[in-house]
Amino acid sequence: MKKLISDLIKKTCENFDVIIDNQDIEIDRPKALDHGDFSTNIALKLSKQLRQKPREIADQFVKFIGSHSLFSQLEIAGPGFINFFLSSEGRVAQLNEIFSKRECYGHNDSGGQQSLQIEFVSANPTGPLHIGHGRGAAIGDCLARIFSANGWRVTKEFYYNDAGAQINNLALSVQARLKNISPNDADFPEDGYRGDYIVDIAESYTQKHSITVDGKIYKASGDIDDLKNIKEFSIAFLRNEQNQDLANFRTTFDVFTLESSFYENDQIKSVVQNIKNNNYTFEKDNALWLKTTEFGDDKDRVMQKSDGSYTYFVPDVVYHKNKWERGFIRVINEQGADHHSTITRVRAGLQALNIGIPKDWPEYVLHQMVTVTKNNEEVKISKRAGSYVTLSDLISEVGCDATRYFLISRKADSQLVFDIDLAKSNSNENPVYYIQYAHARICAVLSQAKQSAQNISVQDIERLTTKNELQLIKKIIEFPDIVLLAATEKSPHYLATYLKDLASDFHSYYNESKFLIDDANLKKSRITLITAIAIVIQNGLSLLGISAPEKM
RNA sequence: CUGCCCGUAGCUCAACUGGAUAGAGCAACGGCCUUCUAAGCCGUAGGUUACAGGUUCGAUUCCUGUCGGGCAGGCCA
Repeated sequence: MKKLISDLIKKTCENFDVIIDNQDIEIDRPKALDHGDFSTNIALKLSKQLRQKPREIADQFVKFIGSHSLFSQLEIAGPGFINFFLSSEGRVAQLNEIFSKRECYGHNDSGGQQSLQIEFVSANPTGPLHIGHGRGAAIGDCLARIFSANGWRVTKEFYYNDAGAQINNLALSVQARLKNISPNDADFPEDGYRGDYIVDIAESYTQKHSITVDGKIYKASGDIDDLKNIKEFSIAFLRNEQNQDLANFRTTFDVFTLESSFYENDQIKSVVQNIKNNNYTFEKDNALWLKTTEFGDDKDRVMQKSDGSYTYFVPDVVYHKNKWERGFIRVINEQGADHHSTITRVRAGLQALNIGIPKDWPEYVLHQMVTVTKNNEEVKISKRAGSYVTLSDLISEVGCDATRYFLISRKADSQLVFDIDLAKSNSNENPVYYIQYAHARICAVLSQAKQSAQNISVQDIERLTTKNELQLIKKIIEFPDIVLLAATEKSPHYLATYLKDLASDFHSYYNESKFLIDDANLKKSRITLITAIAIVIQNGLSLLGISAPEKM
C-alpha cells in the first residue's frame, strides 16, 4: 500500500517535471484517526524547491491523483500534509492479507534470505546468569526472531571466554572451597569468586558427577589437587547451568564457540603475524602494539604483552575473522554497554587484516545496565561478592513471559530499573498480561461463537464504522511496518509498545461493543475483525518469544 | 581530564527517527459487572520535554555549550 502511494506521488512529480529523490517520499501512518490511514509530507518538502506554498502544491497533487478505488478521499491538512483515507474496498484488501498470510502476516523478505549472525549473552562461565544477562538474552533472542521474520537466515551464537585469567580464578576458588577455605579466610584467592554457587560446584565435584555440555561429557575425578580437572569440570558445570537457565527463558543457540578453540592450531599467532605484515603494529616497551589510532581510536593498544601472552581483544579479532570467513553478510553483537570500548579495537584489528571487511562490520547493539531494587533499596550486582539477582530466580518468581516483556519493552540504550517487589507482588499488573488478556478474551468470544479462525472470509465490512472499529483496522494493517521497523532499528521494543497499544484499543472496543448479537451481518463483520486482531497479537507475541494463551 | 549512553507527569517508561493537540502504566480522585473473561473500561488531575542558544515551514528528536546521572578509558577481562 505504501508502495502504491509512493508510486502515485512519483508519477505526479514526473507529470509536473519535478525532480525528486526516492528518499524524499515519506509515507507516514498518522496517529490521529481523523488524519487518515496514510499521509505524506511531500508538499512541505518541495515547498522550497518550487517556491510555492505547501498547501498549493498539495492541492495540485490531490487534483492530479484524482480518485482511486482503494481510497475514499484525499485531504489536505495542517501546513500541507496530504492524508489518504482507505475506502472499504481498500480495507478489505488489507484484511484479506491478514487471513491469507495468517501466522506469516507481517513478515517480509527484505533480508533476501542472506545470512546474518547474532551473537548474544556470551557470558563468561564463571557464575550463574544475572538479570543483566537476561536483558541481553531477551533482546538478542527477540532480534533473532525479528530478523527471521524479515527474511534473514539467522544464526544465534554464544561465545564463551573460557581461556582467560578469570577462569583460573574460578578453578582456584573451587579448589579453595574443596579445601574448606572460606571467602573470609586470608588464604582464599584474592580475586576469587565468593558466591555460594562455588560451594555447589565443589560438592558436585566431590561426588564425582558427570556433566554433558554441547555433546561432550565432563567427569569430576574428585581429586582436590587436580586443578586442570577442577577447571574443566567447573566450566562444564556452569555452562550447563547457564544453558538450563536460558532454556527456561526460551532462549536457545545454534552455535557455541569457545575462546579456547582459537588457541589451537596457532590461529592467534597467524592473525597477529598478518597484521604485523601489513605494518599496523610497532614494538614498544617490550610489547607489540596495534596502531588502532589509524582506525579512529584515541590511543594505540597493546596486542601482545611483554610476557608473550595476548591481550583480551586479540582472540576477539580472531573470532570475528572466523565469523567473516563463515560468510555472514551481517553480524550483530548484542552486549552490555560496559564493553563498548572493545568495538573500536575489534574493528581496527579486522581492518588491519586488510581482507575486505567493511569498516562498520560487525554491528553492535549495546544495552545499558539494569538496576535492581528490592524493598526500595538498590541491590548491588557483584559476582565476586556473591550478591546478585540471578536470571533463574527472576524467572521462577516473575515468570518467563513477564520477565521477557519487561526486559525488551524499553529501548536498549536507556538504563532500566527492575523493581523485584513490584514484579513479584503485583505480577498481575504487569503489562504483558494486558496483551495476553486481550488475546484470551477474543478466543473466548470465538469459541462461544463456534467460529473457527480457519473459515473466516473477509467480505463486506462496511458495517464496521465506529471510531474503535476504524481505529483497530488502521492499527492492525500497520503491523507489517512495525515488524520492519523493529529490524531496521534493531529495536524489539517497538513491537512491545505496538502490542500494548493494540491491546488497549481492543479492550476499549470490547467494553463498548458486543459481538454475539442477533444482527447476523454485523456479527460476522465484528467476528472477522477480532479474529484478525487475534492473529496480529499472536504473531507479535511470537516475535517476542511470549506465549499467547487462549484462556487466562 | 577524554570518549560513549541517558535526562520527558510524583515513580517506571513511550513518542513510528524531523511532523499535526508530547502519550501509556503505576500512585491519587470519581464512575461502570443480572448481559461474550472487571487481569477490563470511562472520566478528572498531573508537563516551560534538565537549562541556554542555533539550524528550518516545523525540534522531545539534529548541532554547539552548560548542568546532572551512568559506563568506559589496564601489558585486567
